[in-house]
Amino acid sequence: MRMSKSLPSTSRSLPIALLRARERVMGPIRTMLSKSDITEQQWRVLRVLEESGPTEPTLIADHACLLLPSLTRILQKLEEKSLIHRERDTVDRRKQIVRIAPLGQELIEANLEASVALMDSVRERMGETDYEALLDLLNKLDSIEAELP
Amino acid sequence: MRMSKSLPSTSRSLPIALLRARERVMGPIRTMLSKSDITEQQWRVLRVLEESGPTEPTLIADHACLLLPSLTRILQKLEEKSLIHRERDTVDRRKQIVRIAPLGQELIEANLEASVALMDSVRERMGETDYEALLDLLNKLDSIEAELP
DNA sequence: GTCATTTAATTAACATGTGTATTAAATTTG
DNA sequence: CAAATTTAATACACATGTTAATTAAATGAC
Repeated sequence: MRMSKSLPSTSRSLPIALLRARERVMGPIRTMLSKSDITEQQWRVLRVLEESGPTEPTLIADHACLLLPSLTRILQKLEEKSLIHRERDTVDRRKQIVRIAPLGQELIEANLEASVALMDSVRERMGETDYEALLDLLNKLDSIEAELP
Repeated sequence: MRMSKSLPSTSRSLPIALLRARERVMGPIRTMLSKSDITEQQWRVLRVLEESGPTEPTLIADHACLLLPSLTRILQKLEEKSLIHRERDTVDRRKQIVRIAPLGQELIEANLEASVALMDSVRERMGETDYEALLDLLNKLDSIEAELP
């Protein structure tokens, strides 16, 4: 007897559940950042630079979970806005060294507290235990091997 | 004494963890779908229509987790490709009725088995228990109240 | 050292994400 | 019923996602 392959209910579809969760978390943060005329992705790049110091684009892309073509455009925007500086790496001239600029630093300082508060509120509403469990499970999911040839 | 607000390690950042998880799950499915010359989002729309039958755009957007402006363009593409049909609702003429077309049906049948297999493989590698726990936590996260004014 | 290969970054092309404005049709108010 | 409001869908503008192609510089294999 052949089981019918029915579509799982939306709440049981992992891709959809991931999308909804992401929107729930990032929606309020996006709203806050838009008042500083900056996008969620630009914010992620600035925060990576703030934490890691001068960094090459490939590593930024890795930490901020962005593809290089997207990052290229984002760095151009951030440079136009004077939120970052860039120079060529003198050792390997294919690479760059990206640094956060004073304006970028200010922008982070202006938004960090509220951004942390928003994330804390998510953690509180979910409960510390569930929040940590969710992070563990997401990391476990990320660590499974790929399959396709 | 003031605690310094350090950036959580990437694996402990919920937004980044959600992005990585999504890519892990959808990457292989995107690769598979690209052979049928269809995107992940177009696939989601077709699957909603396949399951729910003729549906109005607002409901499709809700089920497929898409914003209406995106859905508008996606429906235009799908109609160009003859994967769906559209007509106006005769009762409420603001609405439409979207139906899956024979070509769309074929496309789903050609990809459903492999798509389900990919999701099953994720479930297997994570373990049934963790997989279900993850879905529960994502749904719990989605159900917390919004906060901003 | 020269040539093929690899790597870092960019460009290009097309699709989607996202906020705002617009249009047409339905609903509500007074 | 006429005006104001709400709703469904689209249009618009700009930013990012995604894949493939390109360019310049570094590495590797002879």
